[in-house]
Amino acid sequence: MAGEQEPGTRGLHGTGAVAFSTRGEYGVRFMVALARMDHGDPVSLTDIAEAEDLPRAYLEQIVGSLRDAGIIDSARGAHGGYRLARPANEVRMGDVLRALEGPIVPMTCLEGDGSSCSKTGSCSVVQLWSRVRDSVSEALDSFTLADLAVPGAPITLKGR
Amino acid sequence: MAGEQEPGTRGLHGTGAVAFSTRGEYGVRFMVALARMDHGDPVSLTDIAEAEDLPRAYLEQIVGSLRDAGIIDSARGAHGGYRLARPANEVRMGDVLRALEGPIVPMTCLEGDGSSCSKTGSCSVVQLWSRVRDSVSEALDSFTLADLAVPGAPITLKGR
DNA sequence: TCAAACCCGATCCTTCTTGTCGGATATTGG
DNA sequence: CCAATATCCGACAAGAAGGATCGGGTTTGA
Repeated sequence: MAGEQEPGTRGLHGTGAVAFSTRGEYGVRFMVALARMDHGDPVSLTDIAEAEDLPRAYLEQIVGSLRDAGIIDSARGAHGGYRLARPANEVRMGDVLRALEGPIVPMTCLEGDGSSCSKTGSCSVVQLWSRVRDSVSEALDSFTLADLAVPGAPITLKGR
Repeated sequence: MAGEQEPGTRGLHGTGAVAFSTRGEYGVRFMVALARMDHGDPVSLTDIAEAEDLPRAYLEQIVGSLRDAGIIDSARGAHGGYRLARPANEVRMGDVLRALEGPIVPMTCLEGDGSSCSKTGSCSVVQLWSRVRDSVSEALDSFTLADLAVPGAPITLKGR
């Protein structure tokens, strides 16, 4: 049984402007574990939480957003659990992280259609922020879940 | 006079795992304004805060880290203020953002020499995080302050 | 000496993160 | 039908981080 952890004692899991939270970390670890354990039958959250030593109840919340995003399927009731909705090599890590952490928006002026900033067009700084945003998306999308799920396998990179 | 703002009313300036805080935004706006106003004499913080409509006292804190990083020089006393330590085209935005927001470390396992994670080498997920880190650094460093300080000028991109 | 600046630490409020808890709902097997 | 096993879901709470304000200290030019 994983020992209980106190709330709010861990802080962010990175420093600076590019920091994934535990949602991102735990969610990715969940996905990798699921990809390894998924052999047809649903895998229960409890099994994965124990295997990865993650707080079960909290993980439940996190996994909800993966389900809502259509990345995994869930089966309720006895012998229920989770399954990959698609083969691991068709799951881009960008989709996983966006589901877990929300859209990648380094600065509010890039939100939605960009109308929140009145100076769009005359502001050269947005070029910087949008370049960062695109770079991160590309980096994340260059990995699939299959790249991470098979340990020791050479990382296959797409594009770039 | 810039109207005073109440503490904690603005929140983060982005969403998701890649979100610059106001330190990043205000600091960059400070640098761009300084680059435009710097004609030899030091420019006072008050002038820049008013021009950009930023909270003066808070900006003072932020600017301290730019000074400590050697990106700007300060002159105390009457007629004091700030100056660029180097020409604008030699100031990489990556240096500015790292000074403002701290080192770019998307996940704790990448901190320092990477010894904080015992599984280095066997863990395929670090590949993902370090790729993201490098992408962001490259994106930021492909801009110089001069690219942002001259409005309307075509953005000149290095590399990539 | 006086005023204009930078410098610096302490403090404070708000929001986000990281959980826990309790129960509702769905499903299967006996 | 019933009990066991899961997912689902909303409320709640402690702590950390973010976003400032404030008051005073120090430096310098006129």
